Amino acid sequence: MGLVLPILEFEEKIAETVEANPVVVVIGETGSGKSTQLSQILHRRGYSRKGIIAVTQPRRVAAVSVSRRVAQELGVSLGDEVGYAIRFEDRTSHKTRIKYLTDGCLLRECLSNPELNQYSVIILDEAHERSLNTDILLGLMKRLINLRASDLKVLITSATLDGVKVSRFFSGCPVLNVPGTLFPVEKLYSRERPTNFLESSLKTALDIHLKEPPGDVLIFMTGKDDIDKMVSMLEEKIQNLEEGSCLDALVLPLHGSLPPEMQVRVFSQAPPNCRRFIVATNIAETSLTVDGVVYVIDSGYVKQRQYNPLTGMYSLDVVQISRVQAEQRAGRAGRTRPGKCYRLYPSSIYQEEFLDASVPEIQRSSLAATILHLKSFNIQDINILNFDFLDPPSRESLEDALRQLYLIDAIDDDGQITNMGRAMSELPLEPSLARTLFEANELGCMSQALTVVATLSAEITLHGSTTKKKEVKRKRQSELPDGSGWGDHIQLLQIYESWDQVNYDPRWCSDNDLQVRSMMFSKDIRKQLYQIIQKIAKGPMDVQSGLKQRKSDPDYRKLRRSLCVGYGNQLAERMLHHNGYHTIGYRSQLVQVHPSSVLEGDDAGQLPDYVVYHELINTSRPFMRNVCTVEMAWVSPILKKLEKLDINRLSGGWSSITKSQEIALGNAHTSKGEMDAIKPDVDNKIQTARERYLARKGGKK
DNA sequence: TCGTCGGGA
Repeated sequence: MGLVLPILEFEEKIAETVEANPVVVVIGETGSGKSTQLSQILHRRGYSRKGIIAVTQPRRVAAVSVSRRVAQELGVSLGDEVGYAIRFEDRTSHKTRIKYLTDGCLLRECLSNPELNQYSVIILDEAHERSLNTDILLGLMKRLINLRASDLKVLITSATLDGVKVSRFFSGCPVLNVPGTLFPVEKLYSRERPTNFLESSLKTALDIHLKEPPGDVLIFMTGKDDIDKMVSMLEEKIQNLEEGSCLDALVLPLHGSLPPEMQVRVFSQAPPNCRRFIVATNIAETSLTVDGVVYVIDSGYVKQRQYNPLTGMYSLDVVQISRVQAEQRAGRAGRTRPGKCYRLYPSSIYQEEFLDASVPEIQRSSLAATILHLKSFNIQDINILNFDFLDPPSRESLEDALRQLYLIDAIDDDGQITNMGRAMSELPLEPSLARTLFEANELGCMSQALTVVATLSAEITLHGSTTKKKEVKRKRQSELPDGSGWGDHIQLLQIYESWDQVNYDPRWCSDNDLQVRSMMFSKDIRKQLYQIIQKIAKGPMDVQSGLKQRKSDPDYRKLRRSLCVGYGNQLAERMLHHNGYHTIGYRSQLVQVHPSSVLEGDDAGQLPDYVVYHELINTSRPFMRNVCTVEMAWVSPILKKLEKLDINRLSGGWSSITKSQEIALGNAHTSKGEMDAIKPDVDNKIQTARERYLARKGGKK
């Protein structure tokens, strides 16, 4: 390759800095070559002689493609000196000196070897994306560099706006800047907030088409619905344009739930004399790179999932993007030549309202799995409430996680990890699903439980209503099983069993409106879980009996009982005179069964007294999604445990908390004011952005 | 009567 990557001009400087410091932050702009070159530079300097050089990536495809590229540049076969490891696939060997892996994979490796002794260098790439896994790794690295001060080097790559913060986290470690190869992108702001950004986007797109020279247009939307609307509006407007007055046009949607063959359409070149409009979610921000884009239209919004630890509920909100995100979007216009980014908001809003970086995932997620993972390291110097996060989660969130783990026996009254908890942490599953599996092992319904857990984990979605009530329009829907009235978990089991009966025929999936991709994924997960559990289960397991429904258990009693134990932290009780429920737990919530559920009432239409739910989601109202009927007798022991729960004991005393943790918890006297001032402000910002969006959407109708 | 952005083990 004739092109000299910018980063190679800095090779000497990088090598010197790494030699003199345990941690180095590298700010590498797009096209700097950081992902492929940093590892090779350190390899050349001999760091791979003492151990393996690990490079983490937030996404599987990136780990595979970047390692392939590096192997090619070094002239070796992939899997020899250069390899990769992702879930379901390990292409490394005893020869491997440079290893690319997903951050989730490296985190798994920490379970068996918390000090990661096989590695001499760990490079956390794309740390500015602040994925949950990257954030945990950042905390672990801070601890590791003290433990392995003499033989470990850590490099962290980040974005311009976040580099100083990461450096401060690592006691002011050096920050190196490596320029990228992006072309300049002119940013054009709107004079005022759009009253309707769908129409503003449409108008801007047409303006570009009529007035600007050739080049594809990338339009960022918040979701599938908006994308579909935008695509049809744009197609209609373009059809009405006078023939020959401008270029031809091709409008392509792009989002995650699109089947793969539709997604790859954006990678083929535009036909001659034709401009492409790609209408995309934030999948086009980082995950997929579309070549040929010269114009970007940025509404300034993104859809984000957040978890509220006080209610245990998720919501999917439209929120304002951060400045880091806005820059990332704009950068998509400058990959092949100078471009333009049309921001549908005034620059004052960008300057004054946008956050520097998005609220990190660790502050938007349920932390039960994370806390269990950290507790399983069983290292004396890790007190979980002491754990040093770059952005610490709230006290409420940590307490919520502890309560959940306690109710499903993963930790004891004093917050210590139990043998059960240790076993659970071995499984790549949410804690409740892991707990379900171990209970199923005891009760003898492991095969069924594996299926339920795998299908839930793969997030199989049944689109279209599968309720058999009323006249069903498409008759093939009636062929899908309905859970026999017990609920959605049982339905998932039955669906998978039906698929098994036709030898996993992909056509069966598409005939029944099931995504082939996610069904295959659940099959892979099931197999992997089986292998792991076979290693750790002590007694004999009930998995040999295959997938056939067990005639001895026609009411799925064992399976439902296992689910009740596993979901001990996700129980609900029906109210006396109607079909509403209240959740059982720390703070009870009024909720309803999601209308898409197949759960059935009795002859009088009365729903079951007790159910477990997979998830609480607050959309138009608070709903339980994926519910399963359970019995009061199974619920009672959990209620007793709930009475006994003492959060002060679970959190093991707060006396030794660190300064930064105190600030996060908001109970440090000196910092309380500061905390109160900062955190609610962030929350308000999200709320106002969401409200504005909703008001605007509603106003349009 | 409901509709789901994007990643990952």
